Amino acid sequence: MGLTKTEEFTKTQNDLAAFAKALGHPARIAIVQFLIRTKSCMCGDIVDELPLSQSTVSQHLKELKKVGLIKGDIEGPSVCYCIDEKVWKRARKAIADLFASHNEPSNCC
Amino acid sequence: MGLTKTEEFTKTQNDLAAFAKALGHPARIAIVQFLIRTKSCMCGDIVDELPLSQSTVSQHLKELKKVGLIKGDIEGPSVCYCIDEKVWKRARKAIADLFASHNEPSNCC
DNA sequence: TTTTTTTATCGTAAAATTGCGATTATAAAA
DNA sequence: TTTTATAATCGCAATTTTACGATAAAAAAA
Repeated sequence: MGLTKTEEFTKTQNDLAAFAKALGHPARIAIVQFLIRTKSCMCGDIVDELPLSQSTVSQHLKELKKVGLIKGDIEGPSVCYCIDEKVWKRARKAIADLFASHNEPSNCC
Repeated sequence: MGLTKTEEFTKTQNDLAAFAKALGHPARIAIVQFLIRTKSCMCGDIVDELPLSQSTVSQHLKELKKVGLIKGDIEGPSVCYCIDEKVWKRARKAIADLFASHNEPSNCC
């Protein structure tokens, strides 16, 4: 199949999974780290930073944009990418909540 | 290709991505939530809880086990699954650190 | 010992992911 | 207007993921 049964799960579960999936590739982690680290965030700078071709980087950017973690503003011929504060915070809380919900140590295993 | 260029990224980036990837599917989020919520954690209970076949659930469990987020103890004919405290905390910190590293709001876009 | 219960693995199919080069689109610059 | 620079998209190939039924494996129960 290769098709996730999205409709069988809750919105929370799907949202959480979508954020996690978007961060589930080293290149996308690297992109996000770079965007956090640098002031400028031109697409070209990201391409230079990563050991991947321009088209591949563009695809990774597209996936991060899809879940909203980053956004891109067109500036002349180039594009300025950066973290989307609002979504970033939402993702942060969603993931933090998941991890926080496990307080007490397991009573088995 | 379909092959991630793992060797081109840092261990931190690969580890983070591996944790995120493991949580990047609603079924695996549901599994983890179930393990947190319940006292018992028999594999069969998880299969009953999820809208997926036994073999598919087994595969998802395998992927969570692969990154260490959960572990399974054989108990007679069945298996008791639970969160692996140590790895869970490592993952929690790694992901929290990433999100925390973005303090100041972006100065562009 | 044979049966039953439980879980993992195998085989298969469809779809998604990863990656790249080539092309296209857009806007600034000449 | 033509050229240049930047980034997105297309087309392609290899691999991985998702999912399932069927089969194996392992241990308890009969």
